[in-house]
Amino acid sequence: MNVMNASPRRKELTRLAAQLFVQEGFDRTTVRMLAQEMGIKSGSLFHHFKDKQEILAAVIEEGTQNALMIARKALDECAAEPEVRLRAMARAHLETLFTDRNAHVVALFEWRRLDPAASAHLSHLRDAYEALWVAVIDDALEAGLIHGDRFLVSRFVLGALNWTVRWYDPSGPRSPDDLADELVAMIMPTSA
Amino acid sequence: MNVMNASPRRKELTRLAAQLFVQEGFDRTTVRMLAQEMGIKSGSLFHHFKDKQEILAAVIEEGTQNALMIARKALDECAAEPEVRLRAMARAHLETLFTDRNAHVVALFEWRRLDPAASAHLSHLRDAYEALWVAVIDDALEAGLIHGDRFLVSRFVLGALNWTVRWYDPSGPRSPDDLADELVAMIMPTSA
DNA sequence: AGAGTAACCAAGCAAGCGCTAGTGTAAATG
DNA sequence: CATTTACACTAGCGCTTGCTTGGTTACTCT
Repeated sequence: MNVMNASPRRKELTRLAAQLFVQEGFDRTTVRMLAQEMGIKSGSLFHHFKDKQEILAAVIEEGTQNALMIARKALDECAAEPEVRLRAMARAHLETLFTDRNAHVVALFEWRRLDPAASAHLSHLRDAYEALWVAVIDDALEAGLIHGDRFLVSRFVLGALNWTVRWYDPSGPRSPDDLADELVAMIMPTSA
Repeated sequence: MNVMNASPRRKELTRLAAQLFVQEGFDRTTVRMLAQEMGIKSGSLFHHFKDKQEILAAVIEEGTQNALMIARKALDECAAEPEVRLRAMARAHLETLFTDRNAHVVALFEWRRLDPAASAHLSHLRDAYEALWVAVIDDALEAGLIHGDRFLVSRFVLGALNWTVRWYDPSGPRSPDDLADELVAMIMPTSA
């Protein structure tokens, strides 16, 4: 059963599961499909994960942990000016969104399939991440860089960024950093 | 079988289906659940719809048709200034998003469950709606109201608006019109 | 060499799935 | 009056689902 460990094998299986969940959706992905993709039989799957739910939780946890780490690192490494920090945060968001794309698409669109216990646990991680955003937005507001309600601005910005997974093609001419910079420019009158 | 008619009975059933699809997700909603919610037995369902897929298509078609009608009416009724039109479009978007909430949530998050034929047909409707947006954004850009790439701006704005279904509470203090105005203000430096 | 353990497999169960076939009935239509 | 149409029912087929069981292999550690 292997409760909640982080063996390298399990990590690899989680990565494959994320890919399938994105391709087919969580509900349409059967344990037999997962097993085949992993090169094992469906019964063997339950040696690594207690049940299908736990696979979903593992995928989302992995992605959210990574997002949190990358954002913290980005903020640590950049200057103190609110404008720089805002741009850094937007860049970090898109960076993690597209290097860890599968996990994040699952987190964004399959969250509701989590059972209440897993959802509660993972909500804390998610809240920690959003708190970083709100702090950066607050500083930008206070510095007069942007205007509006702190709550609304952060929701709008996060919405615009998250929605990119629906249309952005990383193989196109624009880099994720370009996208982040354009969004920040769009909401920042002074940089026009 | 009742191919593709629009009887009042079928319209009501479509409305109920939309609600269930939002609550449970399309895949988790069984034909037996749908039938029970409609007060009939599961076998009777297939008198109104050819199969489960057709119910999904009916829900999405209904919502998208409404959105298109409301947006066209809003643009017809308002002045010609780009700023007014931009605000009107944003307001119309949120109005339809929350009066017809169930259908739109399904359209946004269950689109991929459509079979290719239905998807192709409904894509045309959706493209017609997005064309309205791009035209309005183009005018606003040309008038110097906003700045940036036309493609990116419309994607960001639509993303921010669509994402509201994830956090906005219509019973709260803010009206959808407030939301629309705040978003437009956020991206329009001159109105600060 | 022997013990322990992680990883796997074949087989299958109980439940639930979308959907079909065939029938009954009341209202509209010729 | 006879027929059609719309809507609902019962019963169940054929299949897939998540998950369990009981056992085997391969590797590591003492």
